[in-house]
Amino acid sequence: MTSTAPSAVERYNAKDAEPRWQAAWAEQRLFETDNADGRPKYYVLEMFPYPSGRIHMGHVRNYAMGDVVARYKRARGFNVLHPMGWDAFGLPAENAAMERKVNPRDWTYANIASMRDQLKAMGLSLDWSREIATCDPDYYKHQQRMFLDFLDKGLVTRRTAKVNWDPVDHTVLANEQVIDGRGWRSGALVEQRELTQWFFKITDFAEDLLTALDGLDRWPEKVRLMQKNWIGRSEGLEVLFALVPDARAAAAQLAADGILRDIKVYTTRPDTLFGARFLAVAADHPLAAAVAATNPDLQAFIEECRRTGTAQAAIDTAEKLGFDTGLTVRHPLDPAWELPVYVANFVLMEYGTGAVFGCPAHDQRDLDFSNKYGLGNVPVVCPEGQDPEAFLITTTAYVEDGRMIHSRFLDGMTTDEAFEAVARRLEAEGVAKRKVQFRLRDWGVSRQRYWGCPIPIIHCESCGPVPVPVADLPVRLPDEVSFDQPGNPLERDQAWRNVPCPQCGAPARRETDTMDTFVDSSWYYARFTAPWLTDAPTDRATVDRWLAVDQYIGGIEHAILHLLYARFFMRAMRETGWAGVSEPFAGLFTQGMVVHETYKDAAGAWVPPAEIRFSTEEGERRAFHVKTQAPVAIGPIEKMSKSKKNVVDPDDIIASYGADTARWFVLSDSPPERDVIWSEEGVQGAARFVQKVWRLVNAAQAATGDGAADLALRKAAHRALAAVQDDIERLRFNRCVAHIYTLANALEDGLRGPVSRAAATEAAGILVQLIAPMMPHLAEECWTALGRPGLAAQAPWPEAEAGLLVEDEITLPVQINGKKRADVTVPRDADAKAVEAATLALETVQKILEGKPPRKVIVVPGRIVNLVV
RNA sequence: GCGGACGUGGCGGAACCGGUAGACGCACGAGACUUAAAAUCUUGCGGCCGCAAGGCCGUGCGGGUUCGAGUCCCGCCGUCCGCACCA
Repeated sequence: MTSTAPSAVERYNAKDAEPRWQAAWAEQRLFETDNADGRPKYYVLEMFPYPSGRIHMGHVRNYAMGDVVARYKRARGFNVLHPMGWDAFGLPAENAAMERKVNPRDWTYANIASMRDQLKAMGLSLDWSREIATCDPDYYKHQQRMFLDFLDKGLVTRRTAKVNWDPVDHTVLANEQVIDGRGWRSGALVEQRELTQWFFKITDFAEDLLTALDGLDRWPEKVRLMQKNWIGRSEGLEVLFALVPDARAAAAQLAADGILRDIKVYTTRPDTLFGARFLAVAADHPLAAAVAATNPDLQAFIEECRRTGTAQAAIDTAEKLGFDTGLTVRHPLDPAWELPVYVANFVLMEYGTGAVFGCPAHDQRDLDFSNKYGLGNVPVVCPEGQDPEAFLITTTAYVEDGRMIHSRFLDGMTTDEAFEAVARRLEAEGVAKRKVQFRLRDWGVSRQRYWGCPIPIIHCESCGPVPVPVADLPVRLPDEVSFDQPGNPLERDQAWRNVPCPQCGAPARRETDTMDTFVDSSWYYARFTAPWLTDAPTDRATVDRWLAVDQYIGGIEHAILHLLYARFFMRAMRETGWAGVSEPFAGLFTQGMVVHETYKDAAGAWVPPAEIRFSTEEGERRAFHVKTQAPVAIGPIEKMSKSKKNVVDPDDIIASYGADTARWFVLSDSPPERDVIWSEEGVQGAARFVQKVWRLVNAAQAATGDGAADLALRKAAHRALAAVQDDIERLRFNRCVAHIYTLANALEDGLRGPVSRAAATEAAGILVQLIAPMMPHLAEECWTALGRPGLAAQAPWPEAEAGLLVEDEITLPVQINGKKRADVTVPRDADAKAVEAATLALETVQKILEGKPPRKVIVVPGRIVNLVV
């Protein structure tokens, strides 16, 4: 018998051990990756953080997952690249500058320094020699270079676009930063402004970005679907509706001026053309402007539309409103048929052609509009099996397919046939062409901000926008900067702004817009492959060897923006020769959040978890304030947030329990794609397990049994090994944890029985290697205690012995009429006949059968026996 | 409105292809050790009936397919997420 009494060994001291092993890894440069290493590569990457100043539990979970994969793949013999960097440009630095009178650069680098320390305390196996910060000129210099290359290839354009403009802060706001029509910081009513903006032509790749999604088979289906919907491909027809030049001044003038002879309409339902009742254009359509020039009422209507245009809530409740221009157009399939032209608030200038034909019977919006303005409707698609004469539309449009009715030469056709017939006829007449339309729009990258990557352009009176010569890059941000006044300080920095034109030498001025920070994060993964390069963003051979990232891990909130931009950027880099691949991330995993209970005191104030004490009374868990002892209400479990004070600081957890405990806890219990509930009890459970592993490893060394129980223990160890391996590959960390617990329990049981020292230490060794990717410090301490050479972090992954994974005998459940009544134990390779015989020989079975033979016997080898009586 | 995911003990969850529902952990109960507490260990833990052996019920609800359904099919209910006037 072996004692596992606590007195036999000191408690494991994480506070002492963790820094010691971190130093040992760093000293041996274990995680620094050699590009020349010839072994198969594996690139694992977690989405790099914004340097806010402190890491949070979400980071801990994200980086713990990536580290498990990195350490495991390293043990499996891969040349692993696992780098870390900082998404360091962005608004918070400017806000800090305004509020605290600090320099954004100093603030950012101080934050990076403290967060780096925090990440290092987690014991992550990162290659810190490749660390990058996007605000470093050595990084953004190359981004500017690529911007110019993209410009050269026609992948960048400059044009006017509508933006959200905050008149108080003097800046463009992203849609997310507009709350109820007001700027989130200033509270000022946001205006729609036409500004000249730089765009990346992501729409050039719309088709490819869509079709290539099918090849991303290691991406979550959900993310692929979200991107698919975002790109939003549809097939339809662009149809010209000729304006009728009647006696009315406006139309006559328009036709005479040649401004508009016809209105181009995009439709995915040309089959319903005979159901048309009107035509509608957007408030921003050139036709609307032309008519409004002589019509103050329409002008007023257009302005009304612009006001309600932005606010999200307004759209939900917005009534369909229109303004009759008095103009008419000819129906493309019948020149004698005229349709009225409206300006309507539900037509978007940004999609299609900014004009639609209204078919009220088969489109709900058109029907609402038609019903409001008394334009009537004619059903032209009849559901199969319905009487066409009796098929009427009143308040609900019929949008499904069916048989054509009231449609002249289309009558009797299916929806698809009618689509084709109309398309062919109108194409032949030259008034329509087939068009594939995307919802995706070009990516506006201009930001009127200081703390971002300067756009390397100089504006010259005579030469226009001139690229900064590559030799002059980077265009550095000025260090001395003042935020005393609202707006972009770059615009006020005359010394920085006024430069000679690179082409003609005349006085010119720099572009003062900086790039959207999503540009920075669109290629950092490529930069990690050779971050030391000074004269190029990438090295072709190197970047092509490392990419795509084999496993990318991050939050679902980036499902569209970041992940779509990066896919675009990779293609643009391919076009400009900076990489040879199209897809940046072969495998993607989106992890869940860390959530926590919320607490409120009697006054309704949020109480942080650190000030809570629990007790159980009459089986019910209750919370009290530590100091006042006053009862505190336990509220719903929510995402950790400062406003609800349900935040647990990783630093505190690492200080009191150690990094391994924190890592183990965030990986256990919940499946990684789901939210994990942080709880004090849960952390303590994890901390208990840390001590248990330490005790077991030490106890295993002292085992003295004769080996009678060795086989059972060895089987348990090798089975756990095989199972954990499989589950790490599939990123099912919660199941890994469960298998490891099972092995620990088996080892504990084994040590109470007759296990030999050899078997006990073998099992303990496997246990240590299984925990190593998750709790690397504890693993090193145990590795040393077991007397193994070198570091656990360098040890190759053990091989599971196939012979130990299968049993000689198996026990099958015996069902009678589908209900379990007995067990039967047979040799592993027993055939169906032998299993049947063994089953029928069972006493319980015979009793139930009462001598009669069963009506049917189902034997599923290795699974189950079912008798039907 | 459209699209998607999910619903299993007190809780987080497990159950590969339809084959013993509830692995593993947390919480809780009983016990051992201790002056005591902590730590540790043993043990119980879906519900109902029963001293027990055992039986019956049970994976949101209602049907169905099957020797057998948490898993497949049909119809509901609920929760969460994404998009949202996209012609």
